[in-house]
Amino acid sequence: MIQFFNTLSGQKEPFTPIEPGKVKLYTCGPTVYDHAHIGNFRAYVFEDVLKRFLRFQDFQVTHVMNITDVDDKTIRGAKTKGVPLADYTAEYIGAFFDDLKVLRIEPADHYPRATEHIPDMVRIIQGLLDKGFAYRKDGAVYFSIARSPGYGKLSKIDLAELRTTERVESDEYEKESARDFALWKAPKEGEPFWDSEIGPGRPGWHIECSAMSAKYLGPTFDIHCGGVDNIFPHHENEIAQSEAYWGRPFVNTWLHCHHLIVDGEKMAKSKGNFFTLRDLVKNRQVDPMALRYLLLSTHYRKVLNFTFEALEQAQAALRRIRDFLYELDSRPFQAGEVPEVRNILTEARTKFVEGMGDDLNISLALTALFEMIKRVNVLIREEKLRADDARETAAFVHSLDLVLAVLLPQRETTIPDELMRKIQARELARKDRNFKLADQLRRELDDAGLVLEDTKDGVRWKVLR
RNA sequence: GGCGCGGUACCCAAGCGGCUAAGGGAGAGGUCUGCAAAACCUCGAUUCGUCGGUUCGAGUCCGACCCGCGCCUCCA
Repeated sequence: MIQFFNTLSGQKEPFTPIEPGKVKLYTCGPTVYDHAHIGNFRAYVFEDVLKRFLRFQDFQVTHVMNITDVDDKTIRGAKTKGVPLADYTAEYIGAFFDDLKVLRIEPADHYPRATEHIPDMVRIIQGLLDKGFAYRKDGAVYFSIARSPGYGKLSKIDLAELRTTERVESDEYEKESARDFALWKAPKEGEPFWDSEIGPGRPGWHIECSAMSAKYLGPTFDIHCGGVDNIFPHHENEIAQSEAYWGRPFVNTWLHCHHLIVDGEKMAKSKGNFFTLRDLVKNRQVDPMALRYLLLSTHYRKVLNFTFEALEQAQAALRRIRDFLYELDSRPFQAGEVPEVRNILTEARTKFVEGMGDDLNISLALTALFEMIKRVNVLIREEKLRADDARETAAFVHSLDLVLAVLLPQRETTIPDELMRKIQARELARKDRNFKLADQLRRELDDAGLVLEDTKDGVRWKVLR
């Protein structure tokens, strides 16, 4: 059984997709005005693990992630740079896809862009006007919260209790109610706009997701993800619009990922603790897989405190898994198998699936993996593990990696002749008990990224980079 | 002010009424080794923010309090 904590109900509930065996998933994507930061990627990695786990459980997942390529920030950015909006956003869209690959985040099935779905949004806005859920004001169209009885059900916000900020108050004169939000914004001088039957202008942010999710997933779908900060107002507004327009439930399960903070503080450019993936990988030589491990190793509903110490610990945990695979791969095991291994793997798999199935309890899932590693390592130590066991165990680890995606793809094992000769030279030196030369050669190989290990079955090596 | 999250060993982090409080990292000692690496073994919280309460029994439920953080405005 799989259960998720549904923000809408405020509790864990068994997950049952609308259509058996199929999951329709929508996740809020980037606004492409800048490079995505590690906080963004925390959410995307969480969503990736969710998707991979659903697939692991044999669900067929249709995943849609929107790309917001028109909003205040992208418009401002393009203007500042003096380039057309599309040129400006193209750079960041490209960077975004590059980053996804670096973190081994599987591509969505659809990446609809706001600018390419204006007619879909206009249709809904027109419908909301027709049905009386929206009204026009000074060339813009607003959604009337007063006519949406369920408003607040996701965020548990009581509108009467809301603190009115200066910004909201200042807008009040042009709306019927301070909390009404724009579906369609009137054109402004020097800003891009689209002509449509509801007049010239550009879409509000919220309508984008309502229109594009419905287009690719239908008016009601299974799971909608995003960061906690999106609960209000973004997702609340999506629900209001979509349910008003379609007259049926919008989303069954809402999953929200908590924030990432850095050294105990909110990440902010002004604090100097703001990191993009590119910073870390290029300027700090961070292993993207260690970052991915760190991002996924804290439960998605808990605040993740990013520190470089935590990153090192993630790297160490990862090294333990990789070293284990290396052991399985590089030892000369006797042919055959022992029955014990099959049990160990079955137990680990069960525990892994149970953990992940319980609202993605990643800690339990990782424990299952590490306990298995420990038990098999003992068998190796006792020289009980056989060749078939080793093969099966390695295959098992790789199967879990279908969900975790933290192991490198199979690495090139051939090494340059020059290094090969050094390894042999060192072996000769060791035979002659010339340890000084042997250690010197080891250091040289280490500098070249090769770690040598002397075993009773001879020398072996790991490629570190 | 409203809504919400969290405080478990040096660090990260499970456990949410009952076996000796998972797992990872770091640390100490040991086995193996020319040395090292990896692996293995041993050690490490009488204790789960504080104070009360419920219970035969509580990190685990209830109440109060203290501390940290997030959202309420574009934001993953």
